Amino acid sequence: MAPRADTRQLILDTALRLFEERGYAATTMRAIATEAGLSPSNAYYWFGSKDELVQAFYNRIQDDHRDRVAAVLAGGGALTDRLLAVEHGYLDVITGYHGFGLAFLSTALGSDPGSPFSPESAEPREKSLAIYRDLVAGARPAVPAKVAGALPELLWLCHLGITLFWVSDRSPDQERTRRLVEATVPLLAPLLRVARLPWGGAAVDQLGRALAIAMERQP
Amino acid sequence: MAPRADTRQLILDTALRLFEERGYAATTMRAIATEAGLSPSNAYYWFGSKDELVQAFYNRIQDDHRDRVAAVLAGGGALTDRLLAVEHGYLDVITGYHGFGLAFLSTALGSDPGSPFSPESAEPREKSLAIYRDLVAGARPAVPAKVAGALPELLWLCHLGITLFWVSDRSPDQERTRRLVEATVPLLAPLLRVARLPWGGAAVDQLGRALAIAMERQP
DNA sequence: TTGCTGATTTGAACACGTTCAAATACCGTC
DNA sequence: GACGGTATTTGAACGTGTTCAAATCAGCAA
Repeated sequence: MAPRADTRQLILDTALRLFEERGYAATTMRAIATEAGLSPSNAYYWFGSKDELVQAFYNRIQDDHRDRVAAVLAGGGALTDRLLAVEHGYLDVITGYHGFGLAFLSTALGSDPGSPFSPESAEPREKSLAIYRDLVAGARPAVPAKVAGALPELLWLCHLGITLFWVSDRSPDQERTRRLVEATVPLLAPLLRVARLPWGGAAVDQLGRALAIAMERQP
Repeated sequence: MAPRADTRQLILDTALRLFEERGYAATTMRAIATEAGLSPSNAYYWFGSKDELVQAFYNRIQDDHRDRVAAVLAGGGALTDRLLAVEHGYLDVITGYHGFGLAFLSTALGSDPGSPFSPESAEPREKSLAIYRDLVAGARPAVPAKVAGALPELLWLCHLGITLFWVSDRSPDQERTRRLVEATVPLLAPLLRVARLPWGGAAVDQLGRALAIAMERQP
């Protein structure tokens, strides 16, 4: 009677719809199951926990983000322009999901099993990181090799910070986060300028060391 | 029979002890109440929610932090030395509470009612910010006025980042976070050096603008 | 058709955070 | 000492995420 193993996809779609409509906390597992015409325990057969649903959703957002900014990434152009477009594209994608930002963040960033640096979120994290690698690699004029190594990680961490800020941003349509992006991106220029200074190499090296520690794999 | 309004303190102490012993999620409100010799609903008379207990605890940590680094703040000395001491002091204080780091973070940083930028956490945030204001203000040689305005906020945001990292740090005794601190603090020197450059003023201004947006009060 | 095996689905239950109306304890006033 | 009002405490309940043993279903061998 019911379509066989499409059940998983059905649950996921229903969950995402209800999350958008009602927010995370207000969306009960029972509601998701009922709305999908199933029993609650069936949802637990396909997803180990409510959190796992969010995780699946977080994963999906990374894909949407890449799709949204694919043209920009392919286009070449100035680094700051690309960064600005990528961040605004991200904010475009996540608009509307602000309601369950906190759960979203916990998944993005670290409930016990879901740290951004831990194995469970390795997949979405790699997807997100890849965007920033492409962003740096495809910039014209090219980013100096010295900086190009560490820059994607730095930008990704800033991106994490922006996400963090967005979650707790209560301004209408999160326009404050938009302004923060606008004000933060230009800081990239002085950073690159420093790198070209005589003593800039040492500073960049130090930054690289810090980033290496931050991005180490968890045991 | 029991001294009446010491109840609140009793609940808080019991909660903190159990949080340390068992972690946040594993510590049930019923367990806290039972251990304190009370009924669960009594705990809800004194604290509106489990989260509020964490909030109270977070608040307490700020006091401990200040106590721990008071001597350093009073002592004068180089900015980077002071920053290093303050961060290590912080890590000393929070060691042992790593078990319920996530709940801790949600409170520090933004469940719906508890953003670090929202009214509810205004008190602990001000306490924490004050440490960084004193840190900058008391540094000898003095920090240039141009930078001294925005620097406390910048350092505080970095401090937030460190806390974030610490929460998801699974290395033994969070030694990775220690290393991250050691590697991050030296970045302060190049930053101050830039400020003294001919074009440094503009960069500092831009940084100030970004920080102003980040630290705006929520409506 | 009849069994058999494994993949799905379910209903009943558990422990949790939380709420609430009712009970109790306290304290100042008659 | 008895009374009345407020501060505190409680037991019973609700709805939640989640678990689990049992029921059902699908496909295939005899």
